Amino acid sequence: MTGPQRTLVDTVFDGIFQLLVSGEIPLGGVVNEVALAERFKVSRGPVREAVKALQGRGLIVKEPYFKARVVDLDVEDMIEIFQLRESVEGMSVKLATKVMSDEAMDALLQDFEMARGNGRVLDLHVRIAEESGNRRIQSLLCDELYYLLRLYRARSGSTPGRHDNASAEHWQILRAMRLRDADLAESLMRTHISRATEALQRLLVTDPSPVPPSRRDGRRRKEEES
Amino acid sequence: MTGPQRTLVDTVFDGIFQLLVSGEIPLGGVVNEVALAERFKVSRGPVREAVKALQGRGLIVKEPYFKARVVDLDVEDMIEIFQLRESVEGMSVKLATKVMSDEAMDALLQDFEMARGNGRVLDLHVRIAEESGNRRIQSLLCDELYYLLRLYRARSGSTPGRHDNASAEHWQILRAMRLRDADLAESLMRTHISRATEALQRLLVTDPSPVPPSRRDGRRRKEEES
DNA sequence: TCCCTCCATTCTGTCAACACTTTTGGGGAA
DNA sequence: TTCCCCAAAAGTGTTGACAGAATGGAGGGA
Repeated sequence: MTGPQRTLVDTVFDGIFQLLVSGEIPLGGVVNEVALAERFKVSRGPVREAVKALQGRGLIVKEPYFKARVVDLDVEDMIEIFQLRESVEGMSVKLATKVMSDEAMDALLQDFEMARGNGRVLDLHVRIAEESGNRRIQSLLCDELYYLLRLYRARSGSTPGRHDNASAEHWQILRAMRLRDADLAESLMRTHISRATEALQRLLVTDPSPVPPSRRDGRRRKEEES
Repeated sequence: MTGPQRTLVDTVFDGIFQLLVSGEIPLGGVVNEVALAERFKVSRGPVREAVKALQGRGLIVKEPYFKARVVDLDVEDMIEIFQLRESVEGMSVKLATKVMSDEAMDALLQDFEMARGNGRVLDLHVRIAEESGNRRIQSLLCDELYYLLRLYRARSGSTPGRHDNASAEHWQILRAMRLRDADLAESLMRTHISRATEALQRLLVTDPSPVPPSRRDGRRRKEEES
Protein backbone atom coordinates (compact mmCIF):
# COMPACT_ATOMS: atom_id res chain seq x y z
CA MET A 1 0.00 0.00 0.00
CA THR A 2 3.03 2.24 0.31
CA GLY A 3 5.09 1.89 -2.84
CA PRO A 4 4.06 0.62 -6.24
CA GLN A 5 6.17 -2.44 -5.46
CA ARG A 6 7.85 -2.49 -8.81
CA THR A 7 9.39 -5.77 -9.76
CA LEU A 8 12.63 -6.25 -11.61
CA VAL A 9 10.75 -7.28 -14.73
CA ASP A 10 9.07 -3.87 -14.87
CA THR A 11 12.36 -2.09 -14.41
CA VAL A 12 14.05 -4.11 -17.10
CA PHE A 13 11.05 -3.63 -19.35
CA ASP A 14 11.32 0.13 -19.09
CA GLY A 15 15.09 -0.05 -19.42
CA ILE A 16 14.96 -2.03 -22.63
CA PHE A 17 12.28 0.26 -23.96
CA GLN A 18 14.53 3.22 -23.30
CA LEU A 19 17.30 1.48 -25.19
CA LEU A 20 14.90 1.12 -28.10
CA VAL A 21 13.59 4.68 -28.27
CA SER A 22 17.05 6.10 -27.69
CA GLY A 23 18.26 4.10 -30.64
CA GLU A 24 21.01 2.42 -28.67
CA ILE A 25 19.60 -0.84 -29.95
CA PRO A 26 18.68 0.02 -33.53
CA LEU A 27 15.55 -1.14 -35.27
CA GLY A 28 16.17 -4.65 -36.46
CA GLY A 29 19.06 -4.98 -34.06
CA VAL A 30 19.73 -8.05 -32.00
CA VAL A 31 18.50 -8.28 -28.43
CA ASN A 32 20.95 -10.30 -26.42
CA GLU A 33 19.64 -11.64 -23.16
CA VAL A 34 22.95 -12.11 -21.37
CA ALA A 35 24.22 -8.67 -22.42
CA LEU A 36 21.06 -7.06 -21.12
CA ALA A 37 21.23 -9.10 -17.93
CA GLU A 38 24.77 -7.88 -17.32
CA ARG A 39 23.84 -4.31 -18.14
CA PHE A 40 20.94 -4.19 -15.72
CA LYS A 41 22.78 -6.26 -13.11
CA VAL A 42 20.10 -8.92 -12.97
CA SER A 43 19.75 -12.54 -13.94
CA ARG A 44 18.43 -13.72 -17.27
CA GLY A 45 15.02 -14.62 -15.90
CA PRO A 46 13.62 -11.11 -15.58
CA VAL A 47 15.20 -10.18 -18.89
CA ARG A 48 13.49 -13.08 -20.60
CA GLU A 49 10.13 -12.11 -19.17
CA ALA A 50 10.59 -8.46 -20.07
CA VAL A 51 11.52 -9.45 -23.62
CA LYS A 52 8.46 -11.68 -23.69
CA ALA A 53 6.31 -8.74 -22.64
CA LEU A 54 7.87 -6.48 -25.27
CA GLN A 55 7.27 -9.26 -27.75
CA GLY A 56 3.64 -9.27 -26.73
CA ARG A 57 3.48 -5.57 -27.49
CA GLY A 58 5.01 -6.07 -30.89
CA LEU A 59 8.20 -4.18 -30.20
CA ILE A 60 10.37 -7.27 -30.34
CA VAL A 61 10.02 -10.24 -32.66
CA LYS A 62 11.45 -13.64 -31.97
CA GLU A 63 11.36 -17.19 -33.21
CA PRO A 64 12.23 -20.23 -31.13
CA TYR A 65 15.96 -20.70 -30.69
CA PHE A 66 16.68 -17.64 -32.82
CA LYS A 67 17.98 -14.32 -31.70
CA ALA A 68 15.36 -11.83 -30.66
CA ARG A 69 15.31 -8.72 -32.80
CA VAL A 70 13.83 -5.28 -32.46
CA VAL A 71 10.90 -4.90 -34.78
CA ASP A 72 11.97 -3.44 -38.08
CA LEU A 73 9.42 -0.77 -38.91
CA ASP A 74 9.36 0.44 -42.47
CA VAL A 75 7.01 2.77 -44.27
CA GLU A 76 4.58 -0.01 -45.09
CA ASP A 77 4.26 -0.88 -41.42
CA MET A 78 3.54 2.73 -40.68
CA ILE A 79 0.87 2.82 -43.35
CA GLU A 80 -0.78 -0.20 -41.77
CA ILE A 81 -0.62 1.43 -38.36
CA PHE A 82 -2.10 4.64 -39.71
CA GLN A 83 -4.92 2.76 -41.38
CA LEU A 84 -5.68 1.16 -38.05
CA ARG A 85 -5.40 4.49 -36.28
CA GLU A 86 -7.78 6.08 -38.74
CA SER A 87 -10.55 3.69 -37.80
CA VAL A 88 -9.86 3.46 -34.08
CA GLU A 89 -9.24 7.14 -33.46
CA GLY A 90 -12.37 7.93 -35.40
CA MET A 91 -14.31 5.78 -32.97
CA SER A 92 -12.31 7.24 -30.10
CA VAL A 93 -13.29 10.83 -30.83
CA LYS A 94 -16.84 9.80 -31.62
CA LEU A 95 -17.23 8.16 -28.22
CA ALA A 96 -15.48 11.00 -26.42
CA THR A 97 -17.78 13.54 -28.04
CA LYS A 98 -20.75 11.61 -26.77
CA VAL A 99 -19.73 10.78 -23.23
CA MET A 100 -17.60 13.73 -22.14
CA SER A 101 -19.11 16.06 -19.60
CA ASP A 102 -19.21 19.77 -20.30
CA GLU A 103 -16.60 20.34 -17.64
CA ALA A 104 -14.25 17.76 -19.17
CA MET A 105 -14.78 19.36 -22.55
CA ASP A 106 -13.85 22.79 -21.24
CA ALA A 107 -10.80 21.34 -19.52
CA LEU A 108 -9.73 19.69 -22.73
CA LEU A 109 -10.01 22.93 -24.68
CA GLN A 110 -8.07 24.74 -22.00
CA ASP A 111 -5.32 22.13 -21.94
CA PHE A 112 -5.01 22.30 -25.67
CA GLU A 113 -4.77 26.10 -25.56
CA MET A 114 -2.03 25.86 -23.00
CA ALA A 115 -0.02 23.21 -24.76
CA ARG A 116 -0.20 25.18 -27.98
CA GLY A 117 3.19 26.72 -27.40
CA ASN A 118 5.30 23.62 -27.46
CA GLY A 119 5.27 21.31 -30.38
CA ARG A 120 3.49 18.39 -28.77
CA VAL A 121 1.02 17.11 -31.32
CA LEU A 122 0.24 13.64 -30.11
CA ASP A 123 -1.12 14.83 -26.80
CA LEU A 124 -4.50 15.68 -28.23
CA HIS A 125 -4.89 12.17 -29.53
CA VAL A 126 -3.92 10.77 -26.15
CA ARG A 127 -6.33 13.03 -24.31
CA ILE A 128 -9.19 12.09 -26.61
CA ALA A 129 -8.45 8.40 -26.15
CA GLU A 130 -8.47 8.90 -22.40
CA GLU A 131 -11.82 10.65 -22.56
CA SER A 132 -13.40 8.06 -24.84
CA GLY A 133 -14.44 6.00 -21.85
CA ASN A 134 -13.37 2.85 -23.70
CA ARG A 135 -10.41 1.41 -21.84
CA ARG A 136 -9.61 -1.04 -24.59
CA ILE A 137 -9.38 1.66 -27.22
CA GLN A 138 -7.32 3.75 -24.87
CA SER A 139 -4.96 0.88 -24.22
CA LEU A 140 -4.61 0.04 -27.89
CA LEU A 141 -3.79 3.60 -28.86
CA CYS A 142 -1.72 4.73 -25.89
CA ASP A 143 -0.03 1.50 -24.85
CA GLU A 144 0.61 -0.06 -28.22
CA LEU A 145 0.37 2.08 -31.32
CA TYR A 146 1.92 5.23 -29.91
CA TYR A 147 4.87 3.19 -28.66
CA LEU A 148 5.47 2.06 -32.21
CA LEU A 149 5.03 5.60 -33.49
CA ARG A 150 7.64 6.88 -31.08
CA LEU A 151 9.95 4.09 -32.11
CA TYR A 152 9.59 4.93 -35.77
CA ARG A 153 9.90 8.66 -35.27
CA ALA A 154 12.99 8.18 -33.14
CA ARG A 155 14.70 6.81 -36.20
CA SER A 156 13.32 8.74 -39.14
CA GLY A 157 12.37 12.28 -38.30
CA SER A 158 8.71 13.07 -37.93
CA THR A 159 6.76 13.54 -41.12
CA PRO A 160 7.91 16.96 -42.23
CA GLY A 161 5.82 19.99 -43.05
CA ARG A 162 2.63 18.80 -41.57
CA HIS A 163 2.54 20.41 -38.16
CA ASP A 164 0.95 23.60 -39.42
CA ASN A 165 -1.85 21.74 -41.16
CA ALA A 166 -2.21 19.35 -38.26
CA SER A 167 -2.80 22.16 -35.82
CA ALA A 168 -5.62 23.60 -37.89
CA GLU A 169 -7.18 20.20 -38.26
CA HIS A 170 -6.96 19.67 -34.52
CA TRP A 171 -8.93 22.85 -33.98
CA GLN A 172 -11.61 21.71 -36.35
CA ILE A 173 -11.94 18.45 -34.45
CA LEU A 174 -12.17 20.26 -31.14
CA ARG A 175 -14.86 22.57 -32.51
CA ALA A 176 -16.92 19.61 -33.70
CA MET A 177 -16.51 17.98 -30.30
CA ARG A 178 -17.69 21.07 -28.47
CA LEU A 179 -20.69 21.27 -30.76
CA ARG A 180 -21.41 17.65 -29.78
CA ASP A 181 -21.37 16.61 -33.41
CA ALA A 182 -19.94 13.14 -32.95
CA ASP A 183 -20.21 12.08 -36.56
CA LEU A 184 -18.51 15.22 -37.80
CA ALA A 185 -15.75 14.83 -35.24
CA GLU A 186 -15.20 11.25 -36.36
CA SER A 187 -15.12 12.24 -39.99
CA LEU A 188 -12.66 15.05 -39.34
CA MET A 189 -10.40 12.79 -37.34
CA ARG A 190 -10.42 10.15 -40.02
CA THR A 191 -9.60 12.71 -42.68
CA HIS A 192 -6.89 14.12 -40.43
CA ILE A 193 -5.15 10.79 -40.06
CA SER A 194 -5.86 9.80 -43.65
CA ARG A 195 -3.85 12.81 -44.77
CA ALA A 196 -0.87 11.57 -42.81
CA THR A 197 -1.34 8.17 -44.38
CA GLU A 198 -1.28 9.70 -47.83
CA ALA A 199 1.93 11.52 -46.95
CA LEU A 200 3.43 8.16 -46.06
CA GLN A 201 2.23 6.63 -49.29
CA ARG A 202 3.82 9.46 -51.25
CA LEU A 203 7.00 8.74 -49.34
CA LEU A 204 6.67 5.15 -50.46
CA VAL A 205 6.48 5.89 -54.18
CA THR A 206 9.08 8.66 -54.03
CA ASP A 207 11.72 6.81 -52.10
CA PRO A 208 11.12 3.18 -51.27
CA SER A 209 13.85 3.17 -48.64
CA PRO A 210 13.76 6.51 -46.84
CA VAL A 211 16.28 5.28 -44.34
CA PRO A 212 19.16 3.52 -46.00
CA PRO A 213 19.22 0.15 -44.33
CA SER A 214 22.40 -0.30 -42.46
CA ARG A 215 20.74 -3.27 -40.91
CA ARG A 216 20.26 -5.84 -43.61
CA ASP A 217 23.98 -6.32 -43.85
CA GLY A 218 24.06 -9.65 -42.18
CA ARG A 219 25.88 -10.63 -39.07
CA ARG A 220 28.28 -8.10 -37.82
CA ARG A 221 29.86 -8.87 -34.52
CA LYS A 222 28.73 -6.98 -31.48
CA GLU A 223 26.45 -4.56 -33.22
CA GLU A 224 24.95 -3.54 -29.92
CA GLU A 225 26.01 -1.95 -26.71
CA SER A 226 29.16 -2.88 -24.94
CA MET B 1 12.46 -26.41 -41.81
CA THR B 2 10.77 -29.70 -41.02
CA GLY B 3 9.28 -29.37 -37.58
CA PRO B 4 7.77 -26.24 -36.18
CA GLN B 5 10.28 -26.53 -33.35
CA ARG B 6 7.71 -25.71 -30.71
CA THR B 7 9.07 -24.72 -27.38
CA LEU B 8 7.61 -25.64 -24.03
CA VAL B 9 6.36 -22.12 -23.53
CA ASP B 10 4.18 -22.44 -26.63
CA THR B 11 2.81 -25.76 -25.47
CA VAL B 12 2.02 -24.45 -22.02
CA PHE B 13 0.52 -21.34 -23.56
CA ASP B 14 -1.91 -23.39 -25.61
CA GLY B 15 -2.56 -25.67 -22.66
CA ILE B 16 -3.50 -22.83 -20.35
CA PHE B 17 -5.61 -21.30 -23.07
CA GLN B 18 -7.50 -24.55 -23.39
CA LEU B 19 -8.07 -24.53 -19.65
CA LEU B 20 -9.56 -21.07 -20.02
CA VAL B 21 -11.91 -21.72 -22.94
CA SER B 22 -12.98 -25.06 -21.47
CA GLY B 23 -13.91 -23.27 -18.29
CA GLU B 24 -11.77 -25.48 -16.12
CA ILE B 25 -10.25 -22.30 -14.80
CA PRO B 26 -13.27 -20.01 -14.58
CA LEU B 27 -13.24 -16.34 -15.47
CA GLY B 28 -11.83 -14.46 -12.56
CA GLY B 29 -10.30 -17.64 -11.17
CA VAL B 30 -6.80 -17.79 -9.83
CA VAL B 31 -3.90 -19.05 -11.92
CA ASN B 32 -1.46 -20.96 -9.77
CA GLU B 33 2.00 -21.33 -11.25
CA VAL B 34 3.07 -24.40 -9.32
CA ALA B 35 -0.20 -26.21 -9.96
CA LEU B 36 0.10 -25.55 -13.69
CA ALA B 37 3.74 -26.60 -13.64
CA GLU B 38 2.79 -29.88 -12.04
CA ARG B 39 -0.08 -30.40 -14.42
CA PHE B 40 2.02 -29.88 -17.53
CA LYS B 41 5.01 -31.68 -16.08
CA VAL B 42 7.34 -28.75 -16.55
CA SER B 43 9.18 -26.31 -14.35
CA ARG B 44 7.81 -22.97 -13.31
CA GLY B 45 9.92 -21.03 -15.82
CA PRO B 46 7.95 -21.87 -18.95
CA VAL B 47 4.71 -21.46 -17.02
CA ARG B 48 5.73 -17.99 -15.92
CA GLU B 49 6.55 -16.96 -19.47
CA ALA B 50 3.36 -18.42 -20.85
CA VAL B 51 1.37 -16.58 -18.22
CA LYS B 52 3.28 -13.44 -19.11
CA ALA B 53 2.35 -13.89 -22.74
CA LEU B 54 -1.29 -14.46 -21.87
CA GLN B 55 -1.08 -11.36 -19.73
CA GLY B 56 0.23 -9.46 -22.73
CA ARG B 57 -2.82 -10.59 -24.66
CA GLY B 58 -5.13 -9.44 -21.94
CA LEU B 59 -6.41 -12.88 -20.99
CA ILE B 60 -4.74 -12.87 -17.60
CA VAL B 61 -4.31 -9.96 -15.22
CA LYS B 62 -1.70 -9.85 -12.51
CA GLU B 63 -0.15 -7.53 -9.99
CA PRO B 64 3.28 -8.00 -8.44
CA TYR B 65 3.33 -10.64 -5.73
CA PHE B 66 -0.41 -11.21 -6.11
CA LYS B 67 -2.12 -14.20 -7.55
CA ALA B 68 -2.64 -14.07 -11.27
CA ARG B 69 -6.28 -14.16 -12.27
CA VAL B 70 -8.15 -14.91 -15.45
CA VAL B 71 -9.64 -11.74 -16.85
CA ASP B 72 -13.20 -11.31 -15.69
CA LEU B 73 -15.11 -10.24 -18.76
CA ASP B 74 -18.46 -8.66 -18.13
CA VAL B 75 -20.98 -7.12 -20.49
CA GLU B 76 -19.31 -3.72 -20.31
CA ASP B 77 -16.02 -5.23 -21.46
CA MET B 78 -17.83 -6.84 -24.36
CA ILE B 79 -19.43 -3.54 -25.30
CA GLU B 80 -16.00 -1.92 -25.38
CA ILE B 81 -14.67 -4.74 -27.52
CA PHE B 82 -17.58 -4.46 -29.90
CA GLN B 83 -17.12 -0.72 -30.22
CA LEU B 84 -13.52 -1.37 -31.14
CA ARG B 85 -14.52 -4.12 -33.53
CA GLU B 86 -17.03 -1.85 -35.21
CA SER B 87 -14.34 0.59 -36.21
CA VAL B 88 -11.59 -1.89 -37.01
CA GLU B 89 -13.70 -4.39 -38.91
CA GLY B 90 -15.20 -1.53 -40.87
CA MET B 91 -11.72 -0.61 -41.99
CA SER B 92 -10.90 -4.27 -42.49
CA VAL B 93 -13.70 -4.89 -44.97
CA LYS B 94 -13.05 -1.55 -46.64
CA LEU B 95 -9.45 -2.46 -47.30
CA ALA B 96 -10.31 -6.00 -48.36
CA THR B 97 -12.86 -4.72 -50.85
CA LYS B 98 -10.19 -2.53 -52.37
CA VAL B 99 -7.24 -4.86 -52.53
CA MET B 100 -8.75 -8.30 -53.11
CA SER B 101 -8.27 -9.82 -56.51
CA ASP B 102 -11.28 -11.08 -58.43
CA GLU B 103 -10.11 -14.62 -57.88
CA ALA B 104 -9.82 -14.14 -54.14
CA MET B 105 -13.25 -12.59 -54.12
CA ASP B 106 -14.75 -15.58 -55.90
CA ALA B 107 -12.97 -17.94 -53.54
CA LEU B 108 -14.34 -16.07 -50.57
CA LEU B 109 -17.89 -16.29 -51.87
CA GLN B 110 -17.45 -19.97 -52.54
CA ASP B 111 -16.04 -20.64 -49.08
CA PHE B 112 -18.91 -18.81 -47.52
CA GLU B 113 -21.40 -20.82 -49.54
CA MET B 114 -19.78 -24.01 -48.42
CA ALA B 115 -19.55 -23.12 -44.76
CA ARG B 116 -23.19 -22.11 -44.78
CA GLY B 117 -24.27 -25.46 -43.42
CA ASN B 118 -22.53 -25.40 -40.10
CA GLY B 119 -23.10 -22.61 -37.65
CA ARG B 120 -19.72 -20.94 -37.92
CA VAL B 121 -20.37 -17.22 -37.99
CA LEU B 122 -17.05 -15.74 -37.06
CA ASP B 123 -15.26 -17.28 -40.00
CA LEU B 124 -16.37 -14.56 -42.38
CA HIS B 125 -14.88 -11.90 -40.15
CA VAL B 126 -11.65 -13.85 -39.95
CA ARG B 127 -11.48 -14.31 -43.71
CA ILE B 128 -12.10 -10.64 -44.35
CA ALA B 129 -9.40 -9.68 -41.88
CA GLU B 130 -7.00 -12.04 -43.63
CA GLU B 131 -7.82 -10.52 -46.99
CA SER B 132 -7.49 -6.93 -45.79
CA GLY B 133 -3.78 -6.98 -46.52
CA ASN B 134 -3.17 -5.18 -43.23
CA ARG B 135 -1.28 -7.54 -40.99
CA ARG B 136 -1.73 -5.39 -37.93
CA ILE B 137 -5.49 -5.28 -38.29
CA GLN B 138 -5.49 -9.01 -38.91
CA SER B 139 -3.44 -9.64 -35.79
CA LEU B 140 -5.57 -7.37 -33.66
CA LEU B 141 -8.79 -9.04 -34.73
CA CYS B 142 -7.72 -12.66 -35.01
CA ASP B 143 -5.04 -12.88 -32.34
CA GLU B 144 -6.53 -10.67 -29.67
CA LEU B 145 -10.17 -9.74 -29.88
CA TYR B 146 -11.50 -13.06 -31.11
CA TYR B 147 -9.67 -14.83 -28.27
CA LEU B 148 -11.57 -12.68 -25.82
CA LEU B 149 -14.81 -13.28 -27.69
CA ARG B 150 -14.34 -17.03 -27.49
CA LEU B 151 -13.56 -16.75 -23.81
CA TYR B 152 -16.72 -14.76 -23.14
CA ARG B 153 -18.91 -16.98 -25.26
CA ALA B 154 -17.55 -20.08 -23.55
CA ARG B 155 -19.08 -18.81 -20.36
CA SER B 156 -22.31 -17.13 -21.37
CA GLY B 157 -23.88 -18.63 -24.44
CA SER B 158 -23.58 -16.71 -27.66
CA THR B 159 -25.93 -13.79 -28.06
CA PRO B 160 -29.17 -15.57 -28.75
CA GLY B 161 -31.52 -15.11 -31.65
CA ARG B 162 -29.18 -13.21 -33.85
CA HIS B 163 -27.77 -15.85 -36.16
CA ASP B 164 -30.58 -15.55 -38.67
CA ASN B 165 -30.20 -11.81 -38.92
CA ALA B 166 -26.44 -12.10 -38.95
CA SER B 167 -26.48 -14.40 -41.92
CA ALA B 168 -28.54 -12.00 -43.98
CA GLU B 169 -26.27 -9.12 -43.03
CA HIS B 170 -23.24 -11.17 -44.01
CA TRP B 171 -24.71 -11.65 -47.45
CA GLN B 172 -25.27 -7.94 -47.82
CA ILE B 173 -21.66 -7.29 -46.94
CA LEU B 174 -20.44 -9.88 -49.43
CA ARG B 175 -22.59 -8.35 -52.15
CA ALA B 176 -21.18 -4.91 -51.50
CA MET B 177 -17.67 -6.35 -51.58
CA ARG B 178 -18.25 -8.04 -54.90
CA LEU B 179 -19.62 -4.80 -56.31
CA ARG B 180 -16.36 -3.18 -55.14
CA ASP B 181 -18.29 -0.65 -53.14
CA ALA B 182 -15.81 -0.26 -50.29
CA ASP B 183 -17.67 2.49 -48.48
CA LEU B 184 -20.93 0.57 -48.57
CA ALA B 185 -19.23 -2.56 -47.33
CA GLU B 186 -17.70 -0.62 -44.46
CA SER B 187 -21.02 0.94 -43.59
CA LEU B 188 -22.79 -2.41 -43.64
CA MET B 189 -20.15 -4.01 -41.49
CA ARG B 190 -20.32 -1.24 -38.95
CA THR B 191 -24.08 -1.48 -38.79
CA HIS B 192 -23.80 -5.23 -38.52
CA ILE B 193 -21.54 -5.06 -35.47
CA SER B 194 -23.37 -2.08 -34.06
CA ARG B 195 -26.51 -4.18 -33.88
CA ALA B 196 -24.71 -6.74 -31.76
CA THR B 197 -23.46 -3.93 -29.55
CA GLU B 198 -26.99 -2.71 -29.05
CA ALA B 199 -28.07 -6.22 -28.11
CA LEU B 200 -25.37 -6.18 -25.45
CA GLN B 201 -26.50 -2.80 -24.20
CA ARG B 202 -30.05 -4.07 -23.90
CA LEU B 203 -28.67 -6.95 -21.92
CA LEU B 204 -26.98 -4.43 -19.66
CA VAL B 205 -30.12 -2.50 -18.76
CA THR B 206 -32.28 -5.62 -18.57
CA ASP B 207 -30.05 -7.73 -16.40
CA PRO B 208 -26.83 -6.25 -15.09
CA SER B 209 -25.45 -9.68 -14.19
CA PRO B 210 -26.41 -12.04 -17.01
CA VAL B 211 -24.41 -14.83 -15.50
CA PRO B 212 -24.86 -15.11 -11.76
CA PRO B 213 -21.78 -16.23 -9.86
CA SER B 214 -22.84 -19.81 -10.09
CA ARG B 215 -19.44 -20.31 -11.66
CA ARG B 216 -19.60 -23.84 -12.82
CA ASP B 217 -16.46 -25.28 -11.36
CA GLY B 218 -15.22 -28.38 -13.00
CA ARG B 219 -12.36 -28.44 -10.59
CA ARG B 220 -11.57 -31.29 -8.34
CA ARG B 221 -8.24 -30.04 -7.11
CA LYS B 222 -7.55 -27.91 -4.15
CA GLU B 223 -7.89 -24.73 -6.17
CA GLU B 224 -9.66 -22.44 -3.83
CA GLU B 225 -12.08 -19.65 -4.39
CA SER B 226 -13.04 -16.79 -2.18
C1' DT C 1 39.02 -21.61 -55.91
C1' DC C 2 34.80 -23.39 -54.25
C1' DC C 3 32.00 -26.24 -51.41
C1' DC C 4 30.95 -29.51 -48.00
C1' DT C 5 31.57 -31.32 -43.34
C1' DC C 6 32.64 -31.05 -38.70
C1' DC C 7 33.61 -28.72 -34.46
C1' DA C 8 33.91 -24.87 -31.15
C1' DT C 9 31.50 -20.98 -29.67
C1' DT C 10 27.49 -18.48 -28.51
C1' DC C 11 22.97 -18.04 -27.28
C1' DT C 12 18.39 -19.63 -26.02
C1' DG C 13 15.42 -23.07 -23.39
C1' DT C 14 14.75 -25.36 -19.11
C1' DC C 15 15.27 -26.58 -14.41
C1' DA C 16 15.77 -26.77 -9.29
C1' DA C 17 16.77 -23.99 -5.40
C1' DC C 18 16.74 -19.73 -2.69
C1' DA C 19 14.74 -15.06 -1.22
C1' DC C 20 11.05 -12.07 -0.58
C1' DT C 21 6.06 -10.95 -0.09
C1' DT C 22 1.42 -11.87 0.95
C1' DT C 23 -1.92 -14.47 3.20
C1' DT C 24 -3.71 -17.20 6.86
C1' DG C 25 -4.80 -18.76 11.25
C1' DG C 26 -4.14 -18.98 16.15
C1' DG C 27 -3.23 -16.89 20.70
C1' DG C 28 -3.58 -13.23 23.93
C1' DA C 29 -5.41 -8.73 25.65
C1' DA C 30 -9.18 -5.27 26.09
C1' DT D 1 -16.69 -11.76 21.95
C1' DT D 2 -13.83 -8.89 19.22
C1' DC D 3 -9.69 -7.03 17.80
C1' DC D 4 -4.73 -6.91 17.10
C1' DC D 5 -0.30 -8.97 16.66
C1' DC D 6 2.76 -12.41 15.27
C1' DA D 7 4.43 -16.68 13.39
C1' DA D 8 3.74 -20.38 9.94
C1' DA D 9 2.27 -21.49 5.31
C1' DA D 10 1.64 -20.61 0.58
C1' DG D 11 2.89 -18.30 -3.57
C1' DT D 12 5.57 -15.22 -6.36
C1' DG D 13 10.21 -13.11 -7.70
C1' DT D 14 14.95 -14.05 -8.65
C1' DT D 15 19.14 -16.55 -9.32
C1' DG D 16 22.76 -19.58 -11.18
C1' DA D 17 23.66 -23.73 -13.53
C1' DC D 18 22.90 -27.20 -17.08
C1' DA D 19 21.14 -28.93 -21.68
C1' DG D 20 20.01 -28.30 -26.48
C1' DA D 21 20.10 -25.62 -30.83
C1' DA D 22 22.09 -22.37 -34.16
C1' DT D 23 25.85 -19.57 -35.83
C1' DG D 24 30.67 -19.01 -37.55
C1' DG D 25 34.86 -20.65 -38.96
C1' DA D 26 38.55 -24.09 -39.81
C1' DG D 27 39.95 -27.90 -42.43
C1' DG D 28 39.76 -31.34 -46.07
C1' DG D 29 38.31 -32.84 -50.71
C1' DA D 30 36.78 -31.98 -55.57
